Amino acid sequence: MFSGDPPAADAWYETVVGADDPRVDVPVTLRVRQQPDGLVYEASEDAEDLVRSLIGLDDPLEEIYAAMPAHPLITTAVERYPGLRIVADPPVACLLSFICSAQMRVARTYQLQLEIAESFGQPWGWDEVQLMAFPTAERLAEASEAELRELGLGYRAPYVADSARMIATDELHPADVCGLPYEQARTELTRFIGVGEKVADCVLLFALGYHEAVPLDTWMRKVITSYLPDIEDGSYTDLSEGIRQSFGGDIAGYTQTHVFHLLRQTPTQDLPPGVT
DNA sequence: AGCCAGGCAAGTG
DNA sequence: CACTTGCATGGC
Repeated sequence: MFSGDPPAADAWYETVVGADDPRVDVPVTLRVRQQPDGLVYEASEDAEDLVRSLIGLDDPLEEIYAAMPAHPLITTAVERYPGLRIVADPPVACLLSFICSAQMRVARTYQLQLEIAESFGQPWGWDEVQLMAFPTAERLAEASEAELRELGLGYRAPYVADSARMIATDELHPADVCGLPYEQARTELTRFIGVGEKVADCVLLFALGYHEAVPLDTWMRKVITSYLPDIEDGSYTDLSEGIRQSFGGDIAGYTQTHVFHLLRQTPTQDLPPGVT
């Protein structure tokens, strides 16, 4: 669901997929975990194709690595996280989750998603596994702003409510932008309330398969300042174009996610030397 | 106590 | 278009 911190080694990652998407007939409850001899999953349906797609298992990693520029920061990040892949989250849950993420820590955002599911979601699962699915846009659109604020959403509560309403009323669906050229798709997504260009990039990258999208968050802005000073400070569009070029064009989002996790998990003094 | 967190909307010049 | 301000909440 939301790209949270990595789970403990050996722990199951559990989720329900499709419960928030009217185009999916039967929601699939599944859990996945990494074992020494490979990846293991259990699911409520025959779900191998779905699992492979959800976690990018068929993405051509060698080609992707080859397309990454040989910058020390990038090389270090790739060596640190061999096999890291970009997920393909369900679009609605991804959009609403990243609306919640504004000015909020990753761990807290993740907890908030669990609470939203607990409060408004529907239970799915089988004997050993009982989960609450992330709610549909229809269900969230019925929730009052006050109910959402009770979860600690703060000023984001009306954003979630309004965007859920837009989806529920067919005004706009995040998956609708698929097929548009990247920048056009990004602009289109900002029609949702609470979605600016950064959140739009997250949805494009983590749900809609736009692997060139580079979410320009506070971490990536630091990267530009410290490591890519040739990219002139300017509008989001200008910075985006610059960092996409520096991160490998069509697969720049793959580079971004490796670097993002390296920065978040490494003390500054242990990082490759930058300009500052 | 203050600062910051995977920003955004609305208002102004 | 570029720039500023207010905004909820919680953890360190």
